[in-house]
Amino acid sequence: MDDKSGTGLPASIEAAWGLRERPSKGPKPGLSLQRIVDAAVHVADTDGLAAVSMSRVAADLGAATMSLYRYVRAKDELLVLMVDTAYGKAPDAAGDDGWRPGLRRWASAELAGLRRHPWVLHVPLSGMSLVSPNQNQWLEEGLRCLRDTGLIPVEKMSTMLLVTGFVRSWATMSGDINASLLSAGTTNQQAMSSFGRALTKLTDPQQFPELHAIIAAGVFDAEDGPDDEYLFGLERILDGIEALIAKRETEEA
Amino acid sequence: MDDKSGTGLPASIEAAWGLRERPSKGPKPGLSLQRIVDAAVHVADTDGLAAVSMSRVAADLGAATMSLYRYVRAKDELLVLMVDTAYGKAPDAAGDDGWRPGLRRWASAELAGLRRHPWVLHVPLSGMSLVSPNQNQWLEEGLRCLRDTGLIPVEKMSTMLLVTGFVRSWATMSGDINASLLSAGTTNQQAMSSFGRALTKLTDPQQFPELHAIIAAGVFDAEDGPDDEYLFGLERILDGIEALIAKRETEEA
DNA sequence: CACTACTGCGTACGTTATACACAGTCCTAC
DNA sequence: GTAGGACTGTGTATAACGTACGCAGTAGTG
Repeated sequence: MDDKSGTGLPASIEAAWGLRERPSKGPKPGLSLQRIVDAAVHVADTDGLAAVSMSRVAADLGAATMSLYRYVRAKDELLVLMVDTAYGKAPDAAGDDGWRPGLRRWASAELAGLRRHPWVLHVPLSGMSLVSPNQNQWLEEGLRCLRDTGLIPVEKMSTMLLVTGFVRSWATMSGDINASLLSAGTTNQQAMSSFGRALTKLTDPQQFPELHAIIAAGVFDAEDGPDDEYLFGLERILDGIEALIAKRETEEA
Repeated sequence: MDDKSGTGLPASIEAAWGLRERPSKGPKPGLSLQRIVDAAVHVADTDGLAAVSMSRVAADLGAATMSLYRYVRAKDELLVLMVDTAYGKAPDAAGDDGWRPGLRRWASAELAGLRRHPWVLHVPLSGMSLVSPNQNQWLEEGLRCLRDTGLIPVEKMSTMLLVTGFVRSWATMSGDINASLLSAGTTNQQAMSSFGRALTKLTDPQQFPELHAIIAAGVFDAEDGPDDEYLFGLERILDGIEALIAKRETEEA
């Protein structure tokens, strides 16, 4: 039970970490975990997450469906690994210009990645999602940005959760609205987005006064600067963190 | 195209908003949309989201599988409605003690709901998720908390996105860790959570110095005060918002 | 009374993940 | 070398799923 590699994790995840190289006994493998995951990512990028089935991925590799199960115990594992390679190598976010520009770079790198692979946001996350190598390298890089702040460990962790949570929320919401705009046929940039228009019809101004004011202000018409709202929310978070760091510094003094 | 009820939304969603009552022509309906959704929620609450299949829900209602499709065009719609009833009536968060206690109440009400219905976090969200009635009432209530702040509309919207994104992120992460603890057999409250233990084995201290420091500090041992981290992150967000509100006030003066 | 819109439901189909068994391959131990 | 065994790829089979389709019965409307 206290094995050297006894992480309790599936073999494919350990393989992704570089542990557990394949044994050299049997025939030369024609496939590899990385090729399978890459093929699956390609399917998701081109045809969406729903198109990622074991048979489709296998077909794209010229292999049989069941061959994949030599490398992956179940589809969940494949999804976890897909997300991990979609995140890719962590960015060089931490610089010598302070934690705030660093986290800014970190967040915008994550947003860029989610733009490139929108399906990541729709992968149902399981317990294993938290222990994939690239995502932990992203986490490490984010924590590096916070190194010279006086935050205590749990606060650093909470901060990263805060930032990534915001980026993912925003990417999800803006991505969904954009997708529903596209599928609605309207070429976008219309007088009012289909989302706002539907909401206008559904909500009673007396019962939803605040929401109505928001819509009337044209929040959903958007398309001014696509990322203005994102930048704004992010700066708010960073302000909150900055206040905390300042407090910690005065405490230390 | 400019119909009075032409929201472009599925009929079941419009029905959930109270529009489109069922016609009085044919035989008396033995089922109802609400009964179906309630049954589905009950299945999810007791046996998990994976157990929610059309046949299972129908069986629990003593009906045939295909009967459900008289009330719902596809399973996606059922899921959207399930989430909506899981959220339930919006809380009375906005009080006369200021926006900050209001948002605090709002957030903790959402967290409580997500604790009661953890499967909500695993429902793949689609475009329709954004236009369900209860969730928009929650949004309205949150916006009401911000009424007397000087924030402009887009900032209010971003603020709510910030808060709900954080609550959902935190609920997801803490829920996942808890679930993986339970499934690992360890009765919890052990020396080190299985998550931290796995990470310790997987990460090279030289390559992941910050992460290692976090784990060593016992962040994942947790179980001190279960919600300490949550409260902490939330106050950080509120601090950031407070800074913005203060700035807006000095601008107005 | 016919008409018609509607409800409930049985059947059928295509797709999915995956358990299992089998055949071929290549390293290892003798 | 040769026997053994571990490993690979794969075909078949199964159970479950979402859902399209069509039919039978029902209740209001003309």
